[in-house]
Amino acid sequence: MQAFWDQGYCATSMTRLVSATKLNPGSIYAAFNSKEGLFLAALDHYGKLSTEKIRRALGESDSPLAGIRDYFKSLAGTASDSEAERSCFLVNTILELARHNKNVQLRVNAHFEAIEACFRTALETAQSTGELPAGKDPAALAAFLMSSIWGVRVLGGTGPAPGRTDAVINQVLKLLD
Amino acid sequence: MQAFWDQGYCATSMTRLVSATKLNPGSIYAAFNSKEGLFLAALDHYGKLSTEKIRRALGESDSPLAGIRDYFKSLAGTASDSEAERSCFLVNTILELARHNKNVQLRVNAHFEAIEACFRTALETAQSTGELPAGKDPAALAAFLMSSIWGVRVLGGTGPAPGRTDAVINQVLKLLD
DNA sequence: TACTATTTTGAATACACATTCAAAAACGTT
DNA sequence: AACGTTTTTGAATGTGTATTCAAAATAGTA
Repeated sequence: MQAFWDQGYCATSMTRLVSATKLNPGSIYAAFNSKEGLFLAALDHYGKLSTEKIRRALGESDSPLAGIRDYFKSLAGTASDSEAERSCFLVNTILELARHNKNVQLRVNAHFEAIEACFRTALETAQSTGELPAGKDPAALAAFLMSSIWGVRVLGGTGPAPGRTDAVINQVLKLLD
Repeated sequence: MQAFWDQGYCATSMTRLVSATKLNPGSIYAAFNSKEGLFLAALDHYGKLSTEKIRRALGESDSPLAGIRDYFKSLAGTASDSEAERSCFLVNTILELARHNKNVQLRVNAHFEAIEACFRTALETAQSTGELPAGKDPAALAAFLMSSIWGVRVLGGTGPAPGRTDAVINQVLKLLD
């Protein structure tokens, strides 16, 4: 997962995967059938970790909206360390492979949908308690938040100046008021 | 440019570039030195086309803010054609190569900066004429708009349901009121 | 312990890749 | 037309690629 996440599907050679997994070629093929099989397994693993991380972050805060705000602020905080510089494995994959591999697109979309559902649920709860104004559309806002995460991930790839990511995220969060 | 845009740097073989350019390998190497040289030339070509397109779109509308709105609405309109499904060559490149090739990152950033400057100028003009409220921060909004474009490009890669891209863009544009 | 089933090993395979280069063609100048 | 320069040609080169497989090691069972 780390190797594919770092370099992408195409740029990660079997030789690299052999040393990353400490498995011999034959064992990899016995377990995953092909390089693509290993990639899909890595992708699903990442998707599950990622969804779980967001679900946990949203649940740990004082209120649904505070959870969302905290999660986005944490995105800015890590925007310059190595993990964020690697962007998001799912986003990288959508842009590298989805157009030419519908199987990959479906899998990535499934993980995105799971994450979006977390946000949508949080927004709906926030609206029912009056924390989110009644006029707002939770589904549209959730879609917007996903798009904003993707945008911030790309921003991370540009090696942004300090404060730049925070400035963008502040704008995003204004729409929750 | 089309070949690299469509497949990315790594997945585009020299064989493919030979047939795409109708040049022989030797001629390509005589003109561009390497596969990377041709890629950088294609990237710069795309960046210039892209910046010019946005500059023109912003200039053609009735007011600066209307220009921005029109541009974003055109993003949604083309979100399902083949051109938008290919996302943006600059965004694809940032995620595929920028982390491992600072030269590429610098070039892509230069094009992004040129585009962002167009938006920033339009927003400043809008503020001076009172079209944009005085309390808004043109620089922060321009950075947010860039991030939003990137998010919408990734959204395009997911093969979104009809109306989904419009819903996201409507949220984005609310921040200009 | 003895025997079968599973897993691991790592060298071998066939192919695709980026790149080179000597020879041929085209061009520009007089 | 003749000649030096530049460009084009496309087969050849060596390296790296994903994948396979027979043989060896290990695990599971009785």
